Amino acid sequence: MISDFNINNFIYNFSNYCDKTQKKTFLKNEVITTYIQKRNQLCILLDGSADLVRYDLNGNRTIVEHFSKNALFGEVFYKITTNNELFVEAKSTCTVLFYIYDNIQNKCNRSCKFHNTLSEYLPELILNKITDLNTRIELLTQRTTRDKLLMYFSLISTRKLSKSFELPLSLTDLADYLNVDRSAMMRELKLLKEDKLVDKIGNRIILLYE
Amino acid sequence: MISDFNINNFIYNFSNYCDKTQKKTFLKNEVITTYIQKRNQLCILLDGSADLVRYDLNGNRTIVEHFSKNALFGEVFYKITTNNELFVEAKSTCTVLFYIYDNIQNKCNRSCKFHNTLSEYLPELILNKITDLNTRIELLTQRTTRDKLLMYFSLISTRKLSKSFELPLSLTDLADYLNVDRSAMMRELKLLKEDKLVDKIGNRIILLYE
DNA sequence: TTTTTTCTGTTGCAAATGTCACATATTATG
DNA sequence: CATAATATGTGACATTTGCAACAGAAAAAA
Repeated sequence: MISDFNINNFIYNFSNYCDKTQKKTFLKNEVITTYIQKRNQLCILLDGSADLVRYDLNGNRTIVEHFSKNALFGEVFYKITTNNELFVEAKSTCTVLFYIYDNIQNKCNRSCKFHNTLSEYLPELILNKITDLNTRIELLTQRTTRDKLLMYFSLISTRKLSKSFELPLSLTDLADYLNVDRSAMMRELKLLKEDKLVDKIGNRIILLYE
Repeated sequence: MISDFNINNFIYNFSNYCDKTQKKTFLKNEVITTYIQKRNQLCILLDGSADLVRYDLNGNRTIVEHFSKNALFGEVFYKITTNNELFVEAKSTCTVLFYIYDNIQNKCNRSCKFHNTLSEYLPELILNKITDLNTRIELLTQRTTRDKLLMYFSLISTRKLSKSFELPLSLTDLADYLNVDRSAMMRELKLLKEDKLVDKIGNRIILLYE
């Protein structure tokens, strides 16, 4: 298993040594990239958090993915064209490494240490990404708003090793993430409280079952 | 880009040469694997088609993923534990390569040609998998049953390069895949026909717009 | 600080979706 | 072939969810 420290350390030290990569910083709400062009771009979020967001024709906003430290994103993962326009928006100050993905085997001209190390770490990062995507699909395939909320809470609870935790998203964003209407989600949240399954104090959720 | 011919050729020729892999054949409806144990198993579907299926406590069936030739699956992609039991079920006769994933860098004892070639092809297969997962998320985040159907049809249409195509899934399976009730989906399909957006003759869908 | 903007919480109502029940068609299977 | 099992198609009804509108709280900006 690769520790966060190692991978970040490596990228911060070596990213400037390779002429095929670019490191850039973004402020909150800035657009980091879009998935319109096809540049085979692969991005690594070195620091901060960001969302992959879609706005449909009716103005509905969906958080397609939520990225935190060490997440991979970029249109290299979106070969199939849909009609939707996708934006990656910084949720806080972000540092992003941009990289043109051709093939892990394709090193840059002067086969640098950066690429060797990236090749070494990338599989682990990719595996994490796939795990995240699968988790997201599990969440979206829950049939009801209640099930989505309970599963989301359960995931955070497991991650934080506690039945009590702060929500990492605003309730507005959570609704966009679970792909439900915000007010409908609020209503369900109230019912969960009434049923004594969940308590909510400000931004903190407490799971009351088991 | 790697052709299907190459990768299959390679695997059929070399898979028996490595003591860390196993090739096995399954008949329709047989369970290929479950995601309960954690053996770090990575599977490649060499031939046939299969579904990753979940049954929830209410008996609802969801097709979490649909796999066809060269798809990757296995619990190595499901590190995060949910309460759901997941099964991979053969939809037709399947040939599957089982492989214990430790690290692409970890070769087998007698660093065989199989592992070298697998390391070479795996990134492309993984990228395809991520693209599939992202497409699935796009589909699931459509707000209405109508939008899900239209997007699904549009994807198949693009893949087949035609506005007219046979559905690759039964309608029952399609409903499970789109995560909607079957009869509700049938109703929406009828409305789509009434609105002259789609025609349906038996198993064949014809898109009537644009 | 004050003002503005965004977020939270709530409701009635409309629309979409799920549930159930059933008839018919199609596909497996002995 | 006959029979069973599964899939398709439809409708009435219940439930869930989305929509719109608003008030108050909290956070951000001036």
